[in-house]
Amino acid sequence: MVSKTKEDAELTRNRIIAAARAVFLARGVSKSTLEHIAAEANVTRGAVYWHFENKTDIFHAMREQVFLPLIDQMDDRLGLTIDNTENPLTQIENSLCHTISELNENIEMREIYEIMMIKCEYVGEFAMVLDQILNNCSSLIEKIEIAYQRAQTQNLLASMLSPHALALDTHLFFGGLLHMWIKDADGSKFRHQAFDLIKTHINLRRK
Amino acid sequence: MVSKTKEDAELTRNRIIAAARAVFLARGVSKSTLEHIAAEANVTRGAVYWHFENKTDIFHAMREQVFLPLIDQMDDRLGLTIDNTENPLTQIENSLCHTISELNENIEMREIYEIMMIKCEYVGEFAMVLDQILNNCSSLIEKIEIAYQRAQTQNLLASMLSPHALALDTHLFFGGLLHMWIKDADGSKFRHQAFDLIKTHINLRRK
DNA sequence: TAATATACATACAAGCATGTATGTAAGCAA
DNA sequence: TTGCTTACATACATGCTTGTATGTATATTA
Repeated sequence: MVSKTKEDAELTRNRIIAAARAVFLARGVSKSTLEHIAAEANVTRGAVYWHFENKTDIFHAMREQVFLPLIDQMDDRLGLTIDNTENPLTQIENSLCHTISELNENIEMREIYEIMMIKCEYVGEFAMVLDQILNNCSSLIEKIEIAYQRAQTQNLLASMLSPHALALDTHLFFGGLLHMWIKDADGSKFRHQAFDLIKTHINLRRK
Repeated sequence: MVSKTKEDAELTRNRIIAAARAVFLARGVSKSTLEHIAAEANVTRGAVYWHFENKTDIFHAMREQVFLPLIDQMDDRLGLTIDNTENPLTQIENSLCHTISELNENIEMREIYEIMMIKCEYVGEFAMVLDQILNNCSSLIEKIEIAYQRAQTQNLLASMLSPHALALDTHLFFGGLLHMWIKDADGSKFRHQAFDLIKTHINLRRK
């Protein structure tokens, strides 16, 4: 049965990534074995080693599947790509809410977030992932700041605080929310009111 | 040289915990071996197994050393224990700032935070630690809420938002800040301005 | 259609990590 | 001082994991 065309191989590769996601989620990245992943994908370690160098390689592939598209989406929702007339504060609010919606609906994305937040040890090779995350944060903060800048220009802000300070506060709030959202697995503490929390956060800024 | 009195044994136990902290930090909890820990503590695995059941047991012991005292401190700083006349918003601000100071000065606490945030996979036996963390969050939110309640009573708040909503927002902000503080190892992005971020966050609430 | 590359499966060797079992010297209580 | 317990060290058996080497059937290309 070892007869695979290129498309079949691509499918196998994706199956391995999906399997890795399930295994990482269940056992944590460190305690996940290539044998576990192979079994979950109904292949042998031979197939895994054909497509990937090692576990780290699979991890990065899994991560890129979701995080690369995510960056661009954020631009659009913050109204940075097209001229727009909408309330910038509402745009920030919608952007944050949309990300939460994504987590609700996109199982793949939710699981990868969970893996990266509480099923992964950022040590050795994985340490550089933290740097990437920090960089993504910086660019996200800048984007939020631009939106707050527009809000300030339109005289929509309740306080005298700088757009930069507001953007940092919003970013930290949202980072905290994401962490709690993930950790609150049964949804009783944070998930059920995530949208309200975001609204409150933004309302605090509205004039 | 195997002659240890009870006090010596207690010292050995603490040395093992301290060694575990160093090893966890360097290699991550999962990839840390009892042999690594024993070597770091200048004992053998025999000593480790005498004092602890397994790695998980060491982890919990390490965690309790820092987190149990932490809870009580928070009460005091939020002014919940004694009658006081100070501005509640300032008390919240000071409480958060004090925690950051602790992270700056208390290496042990900082390292344990780092281990728990980015060097540990919350899976299997460790999953229940997440529940404990969530519970600690709930009680912390309640304490902050009481402080905001006092602020509202004293007509110090800039917005009409409920003390509960404000407390949640503050809690999420601070959770995000702690995460970023830890991840920002070189301090260039968040650590250097942590106090300012807290001040900004509270100023947003001051009338 | 012959040669080569692809896409795996299987087999093997080596190193760890764990838990436990056993050894042992010193402390401690009667 | 005798006997038991403490506080470890040492040794052993077992079970993973990993990486690589090898086998093999099919696809692809010249």
